[in-house]
Amino acid sequence: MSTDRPVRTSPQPASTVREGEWYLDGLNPQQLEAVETLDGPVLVLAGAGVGKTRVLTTRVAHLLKTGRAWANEILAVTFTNKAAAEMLSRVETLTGARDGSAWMGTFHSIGSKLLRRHAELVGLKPNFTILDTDDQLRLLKQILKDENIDEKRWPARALATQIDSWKNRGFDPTHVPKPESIAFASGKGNSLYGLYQARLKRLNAVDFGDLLLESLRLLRDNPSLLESYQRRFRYILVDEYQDTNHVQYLWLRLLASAHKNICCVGDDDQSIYGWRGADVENILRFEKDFPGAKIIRLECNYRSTGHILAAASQLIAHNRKRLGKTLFTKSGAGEKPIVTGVWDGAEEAGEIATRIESARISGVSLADIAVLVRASFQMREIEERFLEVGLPYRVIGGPRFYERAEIRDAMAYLRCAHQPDDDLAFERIHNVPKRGIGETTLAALRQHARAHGLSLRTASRDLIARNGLKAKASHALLTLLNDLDRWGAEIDQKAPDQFVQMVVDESGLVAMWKAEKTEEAEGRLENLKELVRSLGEFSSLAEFLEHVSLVVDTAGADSGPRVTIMTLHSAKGLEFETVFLPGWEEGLFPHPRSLEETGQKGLEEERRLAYVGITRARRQAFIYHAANRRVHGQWQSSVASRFVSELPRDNVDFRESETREQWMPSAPSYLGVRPREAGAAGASPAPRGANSFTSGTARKPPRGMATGARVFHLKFGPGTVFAEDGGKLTVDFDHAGRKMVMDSFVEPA
DNA sequence: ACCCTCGCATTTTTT
DNA sequence: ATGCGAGGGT
Repeated sequence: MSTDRPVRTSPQPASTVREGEWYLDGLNPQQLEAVETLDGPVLVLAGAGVGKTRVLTTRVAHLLKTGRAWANEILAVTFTNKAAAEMLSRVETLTGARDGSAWMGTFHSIGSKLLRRHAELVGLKPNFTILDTDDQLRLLKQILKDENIDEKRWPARALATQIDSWKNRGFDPTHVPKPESIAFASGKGNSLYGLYQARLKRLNAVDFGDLLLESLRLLRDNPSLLESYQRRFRYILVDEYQDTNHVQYLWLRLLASAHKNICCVGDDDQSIYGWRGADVENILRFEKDFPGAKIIRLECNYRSTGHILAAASQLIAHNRKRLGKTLFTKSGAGEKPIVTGVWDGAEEAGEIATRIESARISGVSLADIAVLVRASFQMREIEERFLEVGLPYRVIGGPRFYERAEIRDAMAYLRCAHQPDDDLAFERIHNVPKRGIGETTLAALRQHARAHGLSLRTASRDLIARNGLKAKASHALLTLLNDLDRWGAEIDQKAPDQFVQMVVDESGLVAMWKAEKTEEAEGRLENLKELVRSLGEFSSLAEFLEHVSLVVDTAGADSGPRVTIMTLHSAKGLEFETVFLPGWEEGLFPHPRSLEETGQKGLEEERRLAYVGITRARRQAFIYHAANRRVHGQWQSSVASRFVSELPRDNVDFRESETREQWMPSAPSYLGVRPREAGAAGASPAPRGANSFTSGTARKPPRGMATGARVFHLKFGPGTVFAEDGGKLTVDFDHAGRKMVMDSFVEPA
């Protein structure tokens, strides 16, 4: 357990306090107010790009430097590990001190810390396992099977979502509201939730939701404990308050209720996680929840130029439910965002690639450029084009390191070695690599374990001793058990990295992937090596396992500047010189699912997503909408998103690609969809001036670039088509010579 | 026990 | 179009 003794960071004699406050230099008046208003509830409404993190970290530094609080009297919570790490390092820079005694971390890590300290009070052992989504699902599947529930009709995934949503809102199995308790499997939802919780307890495990809900319960049910933490955390800071769910809100309110020194920083306009339990109402309600709260608006934007900011502000002004801010910038008007209507997804990708090329030529680093999409399927087309033209890019948000199968397998071995009763880990590895222990054997083990209240490991030994298994299975199982036991005994004998190296070798995992001899397997082996390497940074396996349960980041090696491709969601908090926003079409953005599920509320969240997208740009934003797009293998025609028509005409430049004008000459697309006529959720009206190519045909129109045609390429200039092969053209350029290019890269000249 | 084929869904993602 | 999961065949 970490030391929590008070450590005075830098006591300041009264006379030098002013001089000691150099770290306040350069803050604007609102930022300064947000830093210096230390007592009582404060809500800092921090719009995009207003220096939010600076305020947060300076506030912590101020508390410490003025001697208002000891480090261990401060509780600072964030949502992501990245944000927590950033806060920690910036506070360290400001205070010049490294002091681990402040509780700075994610809601989940702080929940975990509390639970481990007082595990026995909630019926856990301090070494409980934190299940991830995968384990959770496996457990739920077992329960559904046991209860004879048809998994086709009632998928485990749906139950997981339901349970999550209950946990997010603070309901334990005894408090699920009646109407909802019948929500799943003809009324079994609530009891399945109960069974699941009981299983978790028996496994000495919690899921992510429990880290919050159980730590709330811990505090609620133990008044003296609560009181001690209330007394201890004299100053509470919360980042991204608009993303909190109900349990997090209750938890914060409970801890802050004694001294009320709670400072929440957030932006209602950037609340985009409603679908995973975040409740915008928390931030909208702040003044009611914390009477006498001071609201401070940070409205001076240091990121974007004028037109970009104006476009974003006008767009978000269409939302009804907001606290309202007026962002302004002192930098110039800059470039207007450009909205371009294109013919189809391929042209869109082509336009983006071309624009990036010219931006690169004019000196913008690729690292300063991002393509932000609504849904990840949009990435493929863009990636394909980038590959074709040799544009370096990276995709953010693929499967993360610790979620890869090979890593999860290795991790499961480690968990088994560490905690012999980790049944879920045991289930994962029992037949990986294949060793002839199939479903039949496993079922027998489960049954035996259940009947005698044993873990699978113990049950296996027991059943083998009683000759309850076939000889072949018995033999294979025994080998595994002996391996696990042997490793278990060696955990603390070896350095963590050597230990892991041994386990991946001796378990046969490395051999398994070596045998595959595919490029993919190579990568997996590489990942295993990376795993071993990363173990070098930990002093014990236990420490590593806790880290992995809660931390996800693994920065890939950087090899030169690259364009970033990611979803709008993962772009929150980031900024780029130039931002591309493709796919602003009805039927894609706003996403019909969101509209179906939550109607107006969903629409407003989608609009906030659009707002987040535009405000990522420092100097240039390019928005695209395509008339035709292939979705799930089907061609769909669509009109510009209603968000396009909500952009201010004075601050945005609307254009049409030549191809688009050629094939759909009638209405200007920037009119988009009027909110009223778009009321029917999800329905994409046929394009204005629909032509024979737009209504459900699976074939793309010819683009008039047959052999001999004169064409123009943005980079290579004018040329003559020499040959054409399924969209790939061989062109003799007047100045650049013969090149292979994609047809969408050239315009008919 | 393992492999293969068919059917189905397919927004967003952190911890 | 495509990938993942379940169920049936070997």
